[in-house]
Amino acid sequence: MVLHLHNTGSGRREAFRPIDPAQVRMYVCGPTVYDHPHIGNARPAVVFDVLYRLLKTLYPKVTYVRNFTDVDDKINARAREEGVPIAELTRRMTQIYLDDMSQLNVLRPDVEPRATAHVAEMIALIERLIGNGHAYAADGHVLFHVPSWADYGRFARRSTDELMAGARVEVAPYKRDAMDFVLWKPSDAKTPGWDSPWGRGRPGWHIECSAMAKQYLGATFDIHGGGQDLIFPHHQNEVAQSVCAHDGAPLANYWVHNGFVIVEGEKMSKSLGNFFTMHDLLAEFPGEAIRLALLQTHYRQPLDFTKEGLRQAKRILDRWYRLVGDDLRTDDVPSEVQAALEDDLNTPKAISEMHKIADARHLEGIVNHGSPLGGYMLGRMSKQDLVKPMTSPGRRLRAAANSIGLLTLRESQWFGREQSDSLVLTDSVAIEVFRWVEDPRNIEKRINERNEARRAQNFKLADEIRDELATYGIVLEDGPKGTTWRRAG
RNA sequence: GGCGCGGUGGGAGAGUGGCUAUCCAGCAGCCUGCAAAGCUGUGGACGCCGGUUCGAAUCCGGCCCGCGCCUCCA
Repeated sequence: MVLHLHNTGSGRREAFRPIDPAQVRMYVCGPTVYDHPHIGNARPAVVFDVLYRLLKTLYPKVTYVRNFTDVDDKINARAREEGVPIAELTRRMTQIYLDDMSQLNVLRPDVEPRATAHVAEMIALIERLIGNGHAYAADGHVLFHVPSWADYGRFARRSTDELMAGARVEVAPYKRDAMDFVLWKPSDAKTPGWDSPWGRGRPGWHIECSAMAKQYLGATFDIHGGGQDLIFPHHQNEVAQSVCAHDGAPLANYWVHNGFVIVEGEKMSKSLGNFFTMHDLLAEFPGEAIRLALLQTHYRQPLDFTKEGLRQAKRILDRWYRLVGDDLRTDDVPSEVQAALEDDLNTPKAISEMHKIADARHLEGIVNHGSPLGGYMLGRMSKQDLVKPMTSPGRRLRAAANSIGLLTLRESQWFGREQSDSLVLTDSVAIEVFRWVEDPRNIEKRINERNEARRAQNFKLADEIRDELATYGIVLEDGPKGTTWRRAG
């Protein structure tokens, strides 16, 4: 099995062939840091994180670049509203984004360039485009001249005629052609700006990605990713700028775009107000549950987001954690899981394979003490599993889940049985109770008292103790091996 | 209007021309002081109409519906 990806550039599923197998290079459009990230921002971060992890298993070196857009008119507007300096707003939102993504087990890319640190490169790129006749300065602006490039529109599968027909904004007088788009625009005294050959100004939206991709990955690299809504105009314009600036060299060989998160059939977006911020969701659900919910839908499909979906994801992880326990060791990634991922990142299929592995985990003890034959006979295992030396299914499950960034904790961590060291309490009324509950020793002591009561057939007292703990969010489970507990949530 | 995506059982969600997807929920049992967890079994689907085929949810044609992009947006 070779990695296959659906390439937006061709509209087809293609075998992935890197330019240089010794170093795979990927660029993903990152967030504009002006607000808290929402679940729709998290989706590409998680999707391309899975791709990044997968590429790392296949190639010795992967260079993953994801930018921060920290110069943008939305940022300017927000900073004005809040009355804070722009740099402070972008610094704060960048940190929040990184913190939220980290809770989703999103690995840090190798390079996370900020647009404002690359203005010189953008200016150089713009000068090149002016020099070779693809851009022109007018009235303090610099514009890319769309008719100068015959292939414009091909990437997004739009003819320039259609684009003309669809143009309904009034055309700025300094534009030579209605489709021309801004590379550089003037800034007034109150707006962030940089000195340039065209006066003090700031970059247009698309040029930063062209400049940063070139700097860190070269004129042509392997994979360019982002959300579907970026195909036009953002990526089309990136392609135009980069190709024209680099003597016709293609920008990226494979374009990968994730689908939207939708709520009740409609696209989740700030303008509709139907979005969930990561901040709110993470207060209610573990990051891994959110990550699993995002990966249960194939990345190119629209993802219908609901809290019920999150609750289901949480339950799945509860069960899996019960199976893998506190043993963090893993095996090789099971072949069926790896194959699903290599098939255009089919994470829902990979997850269904994990369910099958989880089933086999039970059979290990139940059917015939670890012989894989029983599992095979019951149809729970593939023939491939049968010929492989049988190792612990718990480790196989952990390996499988780890490959997409799940099941990274110990069971006792997941269920909150370990002492929390990060708890900061300020409410003086509740603080005693919280302190008591936070210490697992107190809970275990109470469980022992309950079990004594149970032995004495005093079920009334036993149930009282269980109810008492339940009010603190502690769930007890009497199993064959004794009583275990976990924190609900 | 142009371009693109999608319509699968109560819900979520994969997929191959013929072989149980998977998970949740449901139902019937087992286990259990009770509960939870776990285990076993089980019903239920492929938007509509044609066509190709021995056989199509899967291929082709038409239709209906939903969504997205074309303007800042992951």
